[in-house]
Amino acid sequence: MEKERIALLIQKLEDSAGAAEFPIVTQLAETRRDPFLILISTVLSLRTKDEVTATATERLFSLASTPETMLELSEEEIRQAIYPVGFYRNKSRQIREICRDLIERFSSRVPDSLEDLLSLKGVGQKTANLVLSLGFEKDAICVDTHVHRISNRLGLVSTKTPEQTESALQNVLPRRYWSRYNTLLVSFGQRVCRPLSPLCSSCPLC
DNA sequence: AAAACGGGGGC
DNA sequence: GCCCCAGTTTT
Repeated sequence: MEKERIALLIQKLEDSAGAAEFPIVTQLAETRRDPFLILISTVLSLRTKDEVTATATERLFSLASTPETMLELSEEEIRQAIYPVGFYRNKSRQIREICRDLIERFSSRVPDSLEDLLSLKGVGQKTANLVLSLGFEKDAICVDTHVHRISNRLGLVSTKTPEQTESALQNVLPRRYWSRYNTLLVSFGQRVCRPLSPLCSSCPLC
C-alpha cells in the first residue's frame, strides 16, 4: 500500500516534469551527461541559487571544459567567470585543487565511487551523491534542502535534519526510484513546491 | 536587518 | 552535537 502510494507519487512527478521545464542545472546535466560538469556545477551551487549556478557553470565551461584546460586558468580568471556565486574566492581555489587532483590521481576522470569522490577537496556526502546520481545514474539520493523539505511535505518521511531524511528515505523509497528521485524532486521543488510562497494552487499532486 | 540559497569542515 | 566559514539576493 505504501509502495503503491510512492509509485503513484513518482508517476505524477514524472508527468508534471515532462510537461514543464527542468531547472537549468538539471537541463545541463541531461544534455551533457558529463560527470565533470555535474561535479563543478555542484561545487558552485553551494549556498547559491540555481540560476546563478547555471550561468556561472556555462561561463566557466565556455572557457574550459576539461580538468586540464580548467587548471590552466588562473584563480582570477575562474573568479571572474563564476561571479557572483557564494564563496567564489574559496571556490576558485577549490576548483583548481579538484582539477589537479583529478589529473594526478584519477587520470583526468571523475571517479564513480563514493569513497573517491569524498576524497576530493570540499566534496561531501551530498555533492558526492549528486554526482553519482546525475553524473553516473547510480542508485544514490542526494538529500539537499529541496529533497529534505519536499520529502517531509509529501509525508514520505518525518524528520528534522537532511541526514535523518537520507537514512529514512533509504528505508521507504524503493531502490529503483533512487536515481530519478533527485531530478524529480529538485525540479518540483523549484517550479512548484518552493521554500517560500509555494504554488500550491497549481500543484500537480493535488 | 534577516532570511534564504541544492554545504562542508573542524572540533 | 555545535560552531564557523563567507557572497549575494530577496523579503
